[in-house]
Amino acid sequence: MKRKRVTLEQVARAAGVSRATVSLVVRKSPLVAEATREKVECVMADMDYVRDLGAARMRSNLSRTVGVIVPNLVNSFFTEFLAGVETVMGEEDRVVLLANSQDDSARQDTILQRFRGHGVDGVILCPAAGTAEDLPRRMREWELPLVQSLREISAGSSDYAGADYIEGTRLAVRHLVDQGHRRIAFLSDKTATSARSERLAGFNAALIETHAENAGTVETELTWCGAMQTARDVLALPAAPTAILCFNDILAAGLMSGLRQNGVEPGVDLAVMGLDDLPLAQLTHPALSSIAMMPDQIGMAAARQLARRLAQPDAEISRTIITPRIVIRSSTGC
Amino acid sequence: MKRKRVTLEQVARAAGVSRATVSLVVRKSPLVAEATREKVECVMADMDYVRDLGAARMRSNLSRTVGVIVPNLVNSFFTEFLAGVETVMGEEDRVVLLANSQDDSARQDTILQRFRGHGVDGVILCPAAGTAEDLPRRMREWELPLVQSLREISAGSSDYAGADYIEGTRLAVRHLVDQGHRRIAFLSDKTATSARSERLAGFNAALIETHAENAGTVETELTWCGAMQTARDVLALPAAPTAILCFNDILAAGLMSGLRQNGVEPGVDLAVMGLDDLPLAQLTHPALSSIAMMPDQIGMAAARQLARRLAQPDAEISRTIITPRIVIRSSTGC
DNA sequence: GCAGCTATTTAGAACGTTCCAAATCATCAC
DNA sequence: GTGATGATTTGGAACGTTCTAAATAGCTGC
Repeated sequence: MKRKRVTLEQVARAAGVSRATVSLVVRKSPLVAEATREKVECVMADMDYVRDLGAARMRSNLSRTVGVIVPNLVNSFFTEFLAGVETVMGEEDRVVLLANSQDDSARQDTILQRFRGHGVDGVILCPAAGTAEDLPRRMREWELPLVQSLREISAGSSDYAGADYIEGTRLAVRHLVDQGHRRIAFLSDKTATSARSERLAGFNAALIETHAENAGTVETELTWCGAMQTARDVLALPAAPTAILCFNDILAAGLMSGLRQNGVEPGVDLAVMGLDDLPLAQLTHPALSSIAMMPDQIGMAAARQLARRLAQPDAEISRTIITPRIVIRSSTGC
Repeated sequence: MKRKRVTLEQVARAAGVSRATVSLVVRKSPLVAEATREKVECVMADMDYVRDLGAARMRSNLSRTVGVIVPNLVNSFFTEFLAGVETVMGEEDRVVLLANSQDDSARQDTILQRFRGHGVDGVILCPAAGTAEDLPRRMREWELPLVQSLREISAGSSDYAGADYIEGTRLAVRHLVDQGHRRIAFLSDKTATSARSERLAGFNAALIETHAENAGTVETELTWCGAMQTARDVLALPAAPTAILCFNDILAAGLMSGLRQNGVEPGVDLAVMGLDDLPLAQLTHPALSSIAMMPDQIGMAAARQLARRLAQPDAEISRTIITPRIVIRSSTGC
């Protein structure tokens, strides 16, 4: 009934060599004579042979498969990151198993078990909020190579690729101060992640450096809608900020809409600055000043770090930190 | 050196039963006695047993793995689609292998071979521009179940999930005509896909129905930047359109920026309408009227269709067509 | 106490690959 | 020729599951 897949054995028989030789050809081993290789490759093409990587992994323990877990597939920060990872993995003839943790650490655990079952060679993880501190250690016990990215649980416990959020936030604050602002507020995300705490830390550090005033922080859901609704909270801040820095561009865009609804013109009455420089920053009105974190670059870096780790399991732990760039548009009154 | 993974055999020994029994427990077979099941499950938890799905597939030929190929990971139309697919697959305890064809059919072929090698149970494909007509047939030969989605090669040759682009475009044209526009132009993508031809067909059909005038079509790269630069071409159309419908919201957003650079106020001097209702449609200035195609719904539908196909390989070919909804904002002068 | 059930369990052979150690082949120096 | 050397090739044993068919256990009715 069901036609079976072509096997090494069959190719071997057709080419008049042994299974082992064909296996060597498949793996491009230099051990096999040029003439034999050509003959075998020819037969393989003829018979439409496809190597069964599942069976291969069973024996050799490398699956050419990596797992990637992101907390969100709607935010383009993560999809650009994902695109970067996929590009590099594709070049290396690896396949990406994708999963969305929805920022839920229990779900993330389930996914990791699933990945383990599928025998991934390694995992690139953007840890969900609330991820247990000892996850990197546990994964080491499982002998499952890990690269953390964009966010980090228990710093230094695994390879990591990210952007210098602290420096990025500092660039943003400096820009606002240069524009003459002295009372600056922060519109923050609610979820507790390293990305959030670094951005807040950068904000506070930069305020001290520039002797500007912290006009307070407002928290909101990480959605366009949520930010829109907090516009009135921002306007109600007792310190009456003249500029507001947002956790990311999505919040900034939502905030700007909300401000306008309240009769406040962003970029004129109140400066608004985003972080991440998502594509949407070009589209808002006024166009949003932001800090480019280059998530696609981070994704590529993470993929390369994992590749390195797989090649050299005992290499020392590495960190790649992308230096952000400021992108000035009109929402900060230029 | 390397600690091996816990195997069925070891669990069996520890629990004092046979390998076969443990296998039955793992697969939740009703054949095993309640007492035995509990004992074995307990031991499995203790030993941190993880089933090796690679080995399982080898024998049983189901890998709980599906491949998904999209042409682009930056356009949120595709990432929302992907999110929909991933959600449903996750619920069914399946894993998604993700790849980006970059709208290159040769790359797409490579990816399919790679997926084949990994033994995916089936594939959800948004075919790249230039995909060979006979791909669905070839995949049937490979016994690789296929669901096409968002775009379609050789209609009716496989399951399909998509939106009614023709009806969507018609809704858009009707709206413009209702607003009093009689000369309407179309800003089109260049890549030859079914999505493009359906949208164009819907445009032309609706013009005929409403006795409005086709003010010409302009082609551009499918990027924000490309569309911005074609603003002058649009303005140079001899028929002097009063409204322009765009292949998607990205083009519409770019066009609006370009128009304003040329001193034309979108939504006032010239109505602009998008398609897809991406999140960015809310952010542009003026906010963009568009047609919601609900790609996340399509993704979920595609995933369910594939699941059905895997359960019943000989079921008749099915199509799921989502009915689009119009979303009126201010870019069409309301 | 035994035949005839049904409910459970099991040994052993796959599945398609890679690894290992050994076998074969060709070449060359003597 | 012969032995040694290096270059290719190869048979069989893994890898961790599931499948098949058959074995065993636990009942029932007589």
